[in-house]
Amino acid sequence: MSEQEWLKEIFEQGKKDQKVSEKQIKIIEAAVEIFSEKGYAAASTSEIAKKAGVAEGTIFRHYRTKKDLLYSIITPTLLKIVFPVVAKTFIKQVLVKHEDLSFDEIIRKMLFNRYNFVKNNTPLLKIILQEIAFHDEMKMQFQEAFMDHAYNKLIEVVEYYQAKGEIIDIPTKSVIRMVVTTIFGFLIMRFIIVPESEWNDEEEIELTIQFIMNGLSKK
Amino acid sequence: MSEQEWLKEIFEQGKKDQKVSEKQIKIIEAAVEIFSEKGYAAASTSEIAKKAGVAEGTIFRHYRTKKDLLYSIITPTLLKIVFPVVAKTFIKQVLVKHEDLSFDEIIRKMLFNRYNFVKNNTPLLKIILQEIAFHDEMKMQFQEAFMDHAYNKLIEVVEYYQAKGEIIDIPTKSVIRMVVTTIFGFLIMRFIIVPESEWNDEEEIELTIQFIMNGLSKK
Amino acid sequence: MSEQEWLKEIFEQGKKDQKVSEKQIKIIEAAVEIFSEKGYAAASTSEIAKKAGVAEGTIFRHYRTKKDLLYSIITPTLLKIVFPVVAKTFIKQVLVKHEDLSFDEIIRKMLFNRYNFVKNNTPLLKIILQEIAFHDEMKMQFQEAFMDHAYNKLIEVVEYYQAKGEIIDIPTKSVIRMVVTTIFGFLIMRFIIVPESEWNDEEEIELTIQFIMNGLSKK
Amino acid sequence: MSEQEWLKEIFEQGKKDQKVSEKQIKIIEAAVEIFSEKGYAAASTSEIAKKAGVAEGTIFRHYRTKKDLLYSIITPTLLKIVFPVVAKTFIKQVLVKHEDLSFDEIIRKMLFNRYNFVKNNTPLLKIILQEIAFHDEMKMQFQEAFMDHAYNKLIEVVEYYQAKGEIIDIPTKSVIRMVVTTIFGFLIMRFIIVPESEWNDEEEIELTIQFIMNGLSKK
DNA sequence: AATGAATGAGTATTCATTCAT
DNA sequence: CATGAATGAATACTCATTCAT
Repeated sequence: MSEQEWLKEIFEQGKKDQKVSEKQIKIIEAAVEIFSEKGYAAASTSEIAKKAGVAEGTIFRHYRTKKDLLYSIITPTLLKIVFPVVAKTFIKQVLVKHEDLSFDEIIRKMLFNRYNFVKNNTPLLKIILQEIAFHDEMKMQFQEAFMDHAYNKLIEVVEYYQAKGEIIDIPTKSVIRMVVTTIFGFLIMRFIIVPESEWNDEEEIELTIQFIMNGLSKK
Repeated sequence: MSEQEWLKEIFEQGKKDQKVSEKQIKIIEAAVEIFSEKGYAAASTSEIAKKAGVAEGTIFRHYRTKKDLLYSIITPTLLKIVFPVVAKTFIKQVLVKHEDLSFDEIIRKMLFNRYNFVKNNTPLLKIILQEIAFHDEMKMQFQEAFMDHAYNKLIEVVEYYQAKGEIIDIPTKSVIRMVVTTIFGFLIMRFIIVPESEWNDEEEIELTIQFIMNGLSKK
Repeated sequence: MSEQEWLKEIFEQGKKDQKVSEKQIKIIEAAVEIFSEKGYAAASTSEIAKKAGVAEGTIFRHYRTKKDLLYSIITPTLLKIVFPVVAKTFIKQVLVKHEDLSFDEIIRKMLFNRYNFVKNNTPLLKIILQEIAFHDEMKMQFQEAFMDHAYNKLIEVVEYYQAKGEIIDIPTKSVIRMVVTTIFGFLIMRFIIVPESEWNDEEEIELTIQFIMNGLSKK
Repeated sequence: MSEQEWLKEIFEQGKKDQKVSEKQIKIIEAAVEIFSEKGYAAASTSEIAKKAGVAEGTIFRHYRTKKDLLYSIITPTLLKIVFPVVAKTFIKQVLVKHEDLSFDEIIRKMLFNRYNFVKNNTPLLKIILQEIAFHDEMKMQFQEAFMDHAYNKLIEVVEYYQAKGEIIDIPTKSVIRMVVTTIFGFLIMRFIIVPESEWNDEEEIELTIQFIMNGLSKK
């Protein structure tokens, strides 16, 4: 799937009748690139227009304001960061169907899933990481998404494994904090802070899983 | 030590003859506050001047450009983030004097030290975290500082404990990555991402140390 | 006669073969409303299009420019302001047929006639009053219309009554100025400046006639 | 008194400590000229700046918005239109001191006073006449000023002369309407609508007074 | 040293108009 | 005929920076 098709898919979500035109894609591609390079505030609509190969007015035909453009880029992504569609699958596997996934299999699945997501969406992620600090509405959208779609389910999962005795009996939310910061700490280092360094991804992933498992398993 | 004196100390470093005037302190205080609230690009010098209680022109008498003002705030902090002055102390204790500090005592010291640092410098840290992504010069300054003052020493320390058999035999830099992301992951969550939530700091610190130790210790 | 039909009649004048379509009427209705509310310069064609329920481009299919749209609205009205069709009738009655209309009957007829005209065309009048100051072409059209169709005839009429001794012997054009400003002064107050106040129209009209008659009659 | 000094005097009113700078005067002069020529909406700040010989930014240093500039021009004039300072004088003469001014002397004074005012402030008046229709706040300011400073006093005066039997016994406010429209009708014709025509001002003023007096006096 | 008026390039946004469908 | 996406020039306004006082 080409990058164009990929972006198209993401941004057409939820407005399936409203076609996203060729030019709109170009605008979004340009905006993503420039926003992630210089930040929202320092990006100028004229530069975006030039890079997208459209007239400046064209941007405002599709997005009422510069902020609208930002949100149209970010909103559909916010949900996706928070937790994978796949999540549903293994939530079911674990909690409903009681299939015997061990905790490290869960961690491995999550890590791989997020690894791929971050790898494919690095610029979008950079934008969110940068801008979430300055746009309260965005922060709230994110928190809501996290609470509704991830946090509660993570708690169930962790408690399940704590009950089974696979992981240590410390406050559930501390467990979650540690898992989440370790995973995203790795991914942010890997793709955002020092992407230019050489990474042996397979090894680092395995080490990260091991680190989490040792950190949390009983004895 | 009042906050004014604290800032004075930080920003006088390295230019001990150049007095930092009352007004300059006011400007820096205002700049730190506004930069951390809205980001460098979205902050206006006129707003900073107003908050500092000086005329617009006065800022430019002390700092040639807006960017100079940013760097004058950030540069002296960059070093301090990277690693504690204290480091020298325990590097000596560990590597030179061969005092018998265990690895978890090291981790505990580091964590407490960084905890206090981040707690006392949250706004400065926020600025750096935000702006480092957009200013290459700043990124390089940081990397240099990290390499020169922290990384090599951390390697020595980690290798020392790996040799002693206290921690597992995985690539040294992976150990460092995991320690660093876990510690800063905690601190960033604690002070920047969800500072408004209630934190039982003592407990979380202990859990974090435990997590790192379990994650890295042999067996 | 519905308002639609009324507008249709006005704007079809002079181009009897060119049908005025349903959409064109809608456009004109919308334009009249918006021009009179916010003025020509502050009205946007896109707002007019939206209110008319047509596409933005449709306006420009019928009117080459925004200014064309303005003139197409105003030109047919300019003549009608200046003097009533009815005028021909009483010019004939007075000057040609020498029927014995007294001067106050003339004034009364004019006043009633203009009263009805202004009442039925307030928004159009507002537009003209506003825009005539800024569009020289329009001003000239108006002056020409006034000179050709009203002024000369008014002079004849006034001189006729001066000769008959019904009105005082001051410069004819001063008489005209006073009659005209008194009548339009009343109508503009009544319909444009303070239309929201309660008006006893019959009484005010009679008083106005009386005022003019006393002001101009001999002794 | 040069025009510069005249404008200075008007616009410094009420903020006597705040000096009005040379540049500010230039800006106001340019704004008055351009607003009156093309109307507020069609006037561009860049054109005003160019005509004033200042940078565009300079306008906004003195007036936060274009609308502020408009109001700073208009507000001090609104009061002055409504009624002359002199008014106080003859109100006293007539109502308090019972000096024996006849009604036509009152009318003559008013007319001369307003004649001079309009003559000296034609462009400002044009602006107000044009813009009052589109800016509700301005309309309200004007109505308030009129009600507070003119209307009630005019009623007293007119009732005084009606009681004395000098003018006819029709509703007081109709008298006022007729006087006001006749006077301003004349002045607007004279200075705004056809200023280019040759006017014998003395004669027209006398005729206008005569017209009003005949129109209103008993028999 | 400090001020703050002045600058002018730059910003997001609007709008009349064009044109391919 | 009608549409509405696209244009690009123009708009009000902001801002870092300069400089005379």
